[in-house]
Amino acid sequence: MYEQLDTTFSALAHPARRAILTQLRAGEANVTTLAEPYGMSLPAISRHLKVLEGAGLIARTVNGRFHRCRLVPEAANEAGDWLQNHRRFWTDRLDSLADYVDKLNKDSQGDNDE
Amino acid sequence: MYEQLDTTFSALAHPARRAILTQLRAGEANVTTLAEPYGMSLPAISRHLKVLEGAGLIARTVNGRFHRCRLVPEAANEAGDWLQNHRRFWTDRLDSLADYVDKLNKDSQGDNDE
DNA sequence: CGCATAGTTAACTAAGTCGTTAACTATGTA
DNA sequence: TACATAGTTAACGACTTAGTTAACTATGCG
Repeated sequence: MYEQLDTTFSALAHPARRAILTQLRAGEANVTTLAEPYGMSLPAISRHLKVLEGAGLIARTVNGRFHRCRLVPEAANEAGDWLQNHRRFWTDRLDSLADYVDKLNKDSQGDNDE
Repeated sequence: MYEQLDTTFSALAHPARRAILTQLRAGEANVTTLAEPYGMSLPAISRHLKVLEGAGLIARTVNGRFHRCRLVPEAANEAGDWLQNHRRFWTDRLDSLADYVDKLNKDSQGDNDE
C-alpha cells in the first residue's frame, strides 16, 4: 500500500536524481545531455534515469538513437501531499500552542519561566 | 550542499519510519510503545529511530529508563519546499500549456489529431 | 560497407540497508 | 542483592545501491 511513496522518496534521496529532475524543468532532454553536468559515466546516469522512470517521475520517448526524457508532473503528488500533510499538522499544532501560551499569559500576568 | 535533503528523503523512504512519524503526531511516545504496531524487533525500531533522529525529524529526551520521542516540526521543511517547488513549476507549465492549447483550438477550429 | 554516435547491459567492487538473535548497559524495584 | 524492564550495541546474513570499465545493440551517415 505504501510502495509508491517508498519508491518516490528513495528516488528523490539521491542528489543526482533531484538535479536531473530540476534540469528537466527546462524542457525535454536526451540522456547524453542530462549526463553532461555530472562527473559521472553514462551507464551511471542511465541507471539513475531508470530509477526515476521506475518511480514514474520521468518518461521517455525513443526517437531514432535519441531517448528524449521528460518530467511526469503527477508523480510527485503523493509524496508532496504526504509532506504537506505532515507540515500542516504541525502548523495546526503550533497555532494551538500559540493560543495556549497566549491564554496562559492572559490568565497569570507575569513570572512563567522556562 | 544537498546532504540534508538526501538524509531527509531517504529517511522518509521507509514505510515504518513514515508510520512512526505519523504515530508521533498523536504526541510523544517511548521506544517500546512506538515498536508495538510493527511485527519487528526492538533493535530494528531502535535503528529506525536513529535514522529519523539523524535526519532531524525526531528528537528524544531520556527520562530514567524511558526514551521519550517527539517530532521536530521544522525538519521536513526543506524537503517539503523542494517538492512544492517542483509541483508549482508544473502547475505553472500546465497553465501555459492550457493557454497554448486553447489558442490552437481558437486559431484552427478542428482536426488536430495525435 | 565501415565508422561514429546514443544508449543499454553485463560483470564486478565497495559500501550501505534492513532484518535477525545474543549480549550488553542502565534504571527501577522487591 | 537479585530480578525485571527499557533500550542500545554487536555480529551476522541477505539484499540493494552506486559507481566503475568493457562489451554490446541500434541508428545515422559517408
